[in-house]
Amino acid sequence: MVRPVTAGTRGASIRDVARAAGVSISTVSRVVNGTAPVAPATRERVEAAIEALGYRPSAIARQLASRSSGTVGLLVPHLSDPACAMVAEGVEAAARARKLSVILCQTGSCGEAEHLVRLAELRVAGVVVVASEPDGEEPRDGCYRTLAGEVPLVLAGTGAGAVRVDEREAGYLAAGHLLELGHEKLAFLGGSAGSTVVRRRLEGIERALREAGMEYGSTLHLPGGSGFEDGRAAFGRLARREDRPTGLVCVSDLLAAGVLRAAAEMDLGVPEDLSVVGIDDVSLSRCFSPPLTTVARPLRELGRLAVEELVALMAGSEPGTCELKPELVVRGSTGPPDGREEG
Amino acid sequence: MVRPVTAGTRGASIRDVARAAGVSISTVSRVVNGTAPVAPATRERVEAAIEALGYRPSAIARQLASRSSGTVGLLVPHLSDPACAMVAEGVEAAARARKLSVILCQTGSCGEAEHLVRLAELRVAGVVVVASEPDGEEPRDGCYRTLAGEVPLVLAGTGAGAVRVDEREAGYLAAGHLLELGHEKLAFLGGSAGSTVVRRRLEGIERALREAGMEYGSTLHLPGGSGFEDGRAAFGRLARREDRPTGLVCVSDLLAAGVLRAAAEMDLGVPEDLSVVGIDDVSLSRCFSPPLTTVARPLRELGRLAVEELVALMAGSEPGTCELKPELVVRGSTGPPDGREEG
DNA sequence: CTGTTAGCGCGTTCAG
DNA sequence: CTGAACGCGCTAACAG
Repeated sequence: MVRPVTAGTRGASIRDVARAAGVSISTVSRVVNGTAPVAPATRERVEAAIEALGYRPSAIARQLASRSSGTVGLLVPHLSDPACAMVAEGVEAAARARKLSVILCQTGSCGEAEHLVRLAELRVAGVVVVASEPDGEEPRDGCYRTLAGEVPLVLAGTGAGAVRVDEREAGYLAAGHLLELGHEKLAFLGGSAGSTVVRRRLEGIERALREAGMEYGSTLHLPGGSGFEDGRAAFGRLARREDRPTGLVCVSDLLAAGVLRAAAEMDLGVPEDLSVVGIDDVSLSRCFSPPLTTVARPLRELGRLAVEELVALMAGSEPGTCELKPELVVRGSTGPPDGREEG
Repeated sequence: MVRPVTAGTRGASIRDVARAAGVSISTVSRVVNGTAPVAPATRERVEAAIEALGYRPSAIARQLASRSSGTVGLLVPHLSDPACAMVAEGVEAAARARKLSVILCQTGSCGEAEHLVRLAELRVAGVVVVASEPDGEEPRDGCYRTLAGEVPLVLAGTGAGAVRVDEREAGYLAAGHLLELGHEKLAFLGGSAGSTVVRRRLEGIERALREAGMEYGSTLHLPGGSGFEDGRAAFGRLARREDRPTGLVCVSDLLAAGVLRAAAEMDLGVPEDLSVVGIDDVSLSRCFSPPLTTVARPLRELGRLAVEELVALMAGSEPGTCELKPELVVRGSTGPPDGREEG
């Protein structure tokens, strides 16, 4: 068995290759990087030497000499949150396509400050910050303070981010769908009342209401978290009301799952007695019973675009903004309010 | 607005600090690293200079000079797979605790070879490879060939990995639970027939059968994938059989979700007509209807231990192995075969 | 087309 | 306790 070498016995360096090929190190550098033309014969000798010695250029030395690390930082709350994981997936894929390496940092269980310091020392070319969905608000002063003016940074996913989802549209789509089915009383469940994302979703809902000629300006909002238990709790509170809405828009799919469960526990049929629509379209929402109708947020794409924006920033562009359109995905958790179409 | 500097106007270097403090760079190095005693007075001057100049040591230069990058590579199939994401979460957390940075690489949609090359050039101190659950088999020759003898590498999650779950126990727990409830006909759904993980789970199931005094040696196994649709398909095939088993062990929670759906579509009640147990306990399995009984694999812990093993390897230890115990999590998808305890 | 010469920013001896 | 000097592995002008 080959013992892994920890250090010292490191592989061949550019100098070894140069010596073996009988050329100077610059020539080796040139054939490796294609920086300048090299005579076919010389190139072959060099390539042979590289092959023979198993030479692998040191990215570290490269970074030092060229003062540019081909790496970016990725700050994400928790990978265990499916929505975050999705964005991260998009970021990694896009970065790879751009030949950038990504350094993964989870900020959920620690101050992001320490990560930021490390990233700064690593001289990352840029940073993508994924906001904790759907709460994350405010331009993350912490980030800006530490890195602003040092490194391009793009905030993704939050209402204030450079790359975000059109949250008004998300609310509009969800409410529009419910209204079209005939629901007249709607409610929005979960999310912190003050957050930009929630505010925009409510605006979208009210626009739908207005367009449908319904009363508006006071959509019922039961604020709270965005998890499964928050959904159960929210529905518990809702169910007690005399004028229980029949069309529910949830701040996230996870919360919607909690609502589904609570409804089942109270023997309320979905969608016969109650229609529920989530927001996100995480991969498991089709696994719920009934499969969840939801407004899909293009999370992977969001990650991809965050990298594109970052690359633009690194190239010197002025900061821009882009807003992705969400899409309605109709599955089984929504139907007419009286269950008239029940099979 | 502060314009991000792309390069050139880089922050202060150790030399700038030395000059500002009126000392030599070695002294600065010493106060920064605590490498050797420094006179209190000098130290203060240096620290003041550091603060004043906003000096941030270059990890890159440090890595080059000390020939050791404090980074590890993390190879994971897809972050969108909740199980992988969970392992990744553990890896990042453990690495952070060890002051290691992790470079994220998704191998699902590309050859891992290119990632490995990049990681080798980056001179990572080690690599954690997360097997694609639950298929990933074989010691990943690709990895070994590229990195063996160059960098410590630990395989996590697969049957052959250095850090893995006791899959026999997983099968045993699932089957034991079903048997205890009174089921007599069991089946195992999904997973490739040849994989070590699946083989071990089947062994565990048969041990449970044996201990219960049942016939064994021929547990029905319907191989296939491990996704939601695979679950629907598998159950479709199963339902056609005259002697349909009433106790189903699924290769993954996702597949179990598919089984749940298929059963619902055929108007079979779970757990009255059919008991289903998954494996993994991804966070959303409690959101299914009924909530899924499952064998939890300590995935986050798996990631953590993979890093510990890696650190040991980096320190020169001989390769070791550790096997984590899974745990049964009883929820609502299992019950007596005749539904006698139905509420 | 090719070799020489400077650094990149820092750790690390080795003399004071 | 401190400073000078060398080198990590490579890129980037410059001269040929």
